[in-house]
Amino acid sequence: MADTLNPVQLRAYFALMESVSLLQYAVRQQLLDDGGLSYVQFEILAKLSDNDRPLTMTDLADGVVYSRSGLTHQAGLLEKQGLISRAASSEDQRATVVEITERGRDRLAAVLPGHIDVVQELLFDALSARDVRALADMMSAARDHMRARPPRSAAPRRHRAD
Amino acid sequence: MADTLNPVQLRAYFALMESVSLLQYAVRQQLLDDGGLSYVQFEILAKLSDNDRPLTMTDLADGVVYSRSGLTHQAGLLEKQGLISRAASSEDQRATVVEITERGRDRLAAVLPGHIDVVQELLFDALSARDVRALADMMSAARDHMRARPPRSAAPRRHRAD
DNA sequence: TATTGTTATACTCTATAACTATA
DNA sequence: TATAGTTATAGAGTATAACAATA
Repeated sequence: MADTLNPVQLRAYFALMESVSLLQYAVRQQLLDDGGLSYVQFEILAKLSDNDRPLTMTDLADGVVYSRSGLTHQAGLLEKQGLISRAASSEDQRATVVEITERGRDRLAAVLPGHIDVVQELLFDALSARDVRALADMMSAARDHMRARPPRSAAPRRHRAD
Repeated sequence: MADTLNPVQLRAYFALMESVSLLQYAVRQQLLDDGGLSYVQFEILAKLSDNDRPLTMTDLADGVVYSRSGLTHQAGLLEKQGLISRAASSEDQRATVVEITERGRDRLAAVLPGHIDVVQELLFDALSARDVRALADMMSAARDHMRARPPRSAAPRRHRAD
């Protein structure tokens, strides 16, 4: 395990972190301005809209959020706005089945064009078609790799500075 | 301006957002565990360490944070820990000159190896050397493009959903 | 008047732990 | 005993607006 990053890696890391940070900021702003949604709320609606079939909270938590209570909170906000509905599952009484409502679909539709504009203008206008394909391949590989990775809490801990 | 993203763009966008989200999460965890630092605090220390010459708050704000009060807050936390020092500038009496302390350098050194490990293991272990170079080039271009972009508040506003 | 920076404040997101209930 | 989900709560980060001081 090398104890440094080479110059190209450093450049890649910082450029990646900063550009995505700028993109996230713009996207969050757009979602909030155009639809009063947090990014997580947008992800939840998008995921529900994608699947068409209702999902459980556990299904939703996967990949969207890092704590269950966080998801409960965001789902509560969506439900209060009438954008999703929650009901007890008939199959497993412990589970909560989440469905997107008509209002939820409308909200998503209201937000999507602006969302696409932002991503297009900020990210893709700077990249060639070849770049985009390469980026998709790389980042898919990286995502799969990270997902497969055991959480770092399983790794030996360094001791706290000072 | 297209009103949709093509499938490759969609794949690239979501893979980018999710993988960087995973990376950010791991990195934040590592910085907190190993050095009690937020990512912004790490960026401030790294920037000060890089420049060696003291910077003003405005210098620091650029690229690190999106509001001045946020920077003041984070700098206050760093100063309370003795990792940076702030003093009135002699050149411009309005400006605050920020310097990294010995303790600040120590803290940064304590945190850096673990930081590099995380980035190496999570991101670069999934990518070839060619990929890394391509990523560096693409993301540098994207970052420059986004930085040059006028803030979206200058663009025509869509009206709020509902 | 514009700029630098801080303060006060409020809000959102997130996380931990305790809890209920079902399997 | 393990899993699904919620609640209560506390903490961290961020932003806005008002402000003081200097250019």
